Amino acid sequence: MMKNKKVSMAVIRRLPKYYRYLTDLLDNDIKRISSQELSKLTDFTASQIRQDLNNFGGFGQQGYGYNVEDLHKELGRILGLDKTYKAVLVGAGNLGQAIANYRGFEDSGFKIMGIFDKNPKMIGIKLRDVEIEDVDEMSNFIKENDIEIGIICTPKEGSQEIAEEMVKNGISGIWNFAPADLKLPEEITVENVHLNESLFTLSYLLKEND
Amino acid sequence: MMKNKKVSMAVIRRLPKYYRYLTDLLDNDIKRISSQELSKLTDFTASQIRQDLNNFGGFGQQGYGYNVEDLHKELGRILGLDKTYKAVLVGAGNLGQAIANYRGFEDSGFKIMGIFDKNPKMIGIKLRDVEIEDVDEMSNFIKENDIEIGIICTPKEGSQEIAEEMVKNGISGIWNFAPADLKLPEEITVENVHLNESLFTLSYLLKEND
DNA sequence: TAGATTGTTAATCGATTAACAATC
DNA sequence: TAGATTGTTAATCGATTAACAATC
Repeated sequence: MMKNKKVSMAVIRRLPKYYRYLTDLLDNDIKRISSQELSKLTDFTASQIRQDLNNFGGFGQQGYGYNVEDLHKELGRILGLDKTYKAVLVGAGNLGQAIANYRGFEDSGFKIMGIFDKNPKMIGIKLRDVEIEDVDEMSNFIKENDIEIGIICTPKEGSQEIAEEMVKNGISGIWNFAPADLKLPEEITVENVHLNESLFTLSYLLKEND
Repeated sequence: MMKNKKVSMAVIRRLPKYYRYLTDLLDNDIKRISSQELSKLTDFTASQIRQDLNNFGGFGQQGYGYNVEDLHKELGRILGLDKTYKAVLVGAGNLGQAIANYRGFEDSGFKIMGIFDKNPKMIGIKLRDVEIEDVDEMSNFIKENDIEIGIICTPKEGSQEIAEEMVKNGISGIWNFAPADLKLPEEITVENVHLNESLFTLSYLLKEND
């Protein structure tokens, strides 16, 4: 399913923020919002907001603005939040456990079906009803359960091999918390969360603002 | 200390990646590297790499390239990794514990001096030698220990108030994991890690690559 | 109808890439 | 010296902002 014109990454990364504020508005029973009001909330310009949304369709109405409920639903669809994804998580250390235990992700449609670790001491421990298994079991599990997303919470050592193993067994998207750049076929979607890089950026900016 | 020309955010966000690869090269005893070789590693163009680095100085040498050790050191200085920062962390839930337990941050010069939570059950528990205290103790702790960085790992509810409390007591930078945009004076540096937004982006891209 | 606000085109701004003289 | 590669200027590309006709 190829879209007419490719939407730029800059636009895509703003969508979740729109969605977040629209969820807030919906929770507060606000029925409509103009690009100008949304601009105040998000700190994006009204012009940019209208441009962004028009990549996907004309969701507004002249003289009125946007219907909050409709736009929220549309953005949810655009972001793929109306679907459910099955995931496995590898690396049940501090961060892996935190991710596995976080209820919010399941609410958004991401269900962690399996958790794997190579440390024998971790095997058998349950995190939210899912028992940690040996990482050697991962490949079979992915195949048998048609898993689409892999979450990598291992150290950088071994992360590339884990990712390749995931891809070999049919995974199409990876949420990577390991501080490494995975080299994978380009049809595989990789979203990195590099906490170290985020912290270093904070460090740079601190120095600059002195 | 105002730099001549303001370095763009796009450049700043690439610096940690340069630093990461230079650390690898250093570990592998590689003495020099050209912008072209660095381009292969980082997937940035050689031209962009040279432009980026020249925001901060002429670290290279014509006909030779860059000395790995020198450039690594310079980038560390630019990123402020030669300093030590004192931090407090608020919200010792799953994610907060993971951050507090992660050794890597201390190695980079970020020391978590205090951990706070509002849940009475958590108080007194130790995470890597730091005892969790009641969040009411936070303000005094920040003042008395000259804390510079606040790490917010609370739910979005209350995150704004915590941040304001931190700022009131002298904190100048915030690493924010709460899914909210903190409204703070502009001299305060805020670096967000919005895991939900990252996951939503992955979700969008998955759909697109089908 | 008059007022408001969108959708969209055009103008501007900024970031990336290309090119090459300088120089090690 | 000849070859390599930087630092930097100029050209290109893409993203943001401004403006306004369309229209609810």
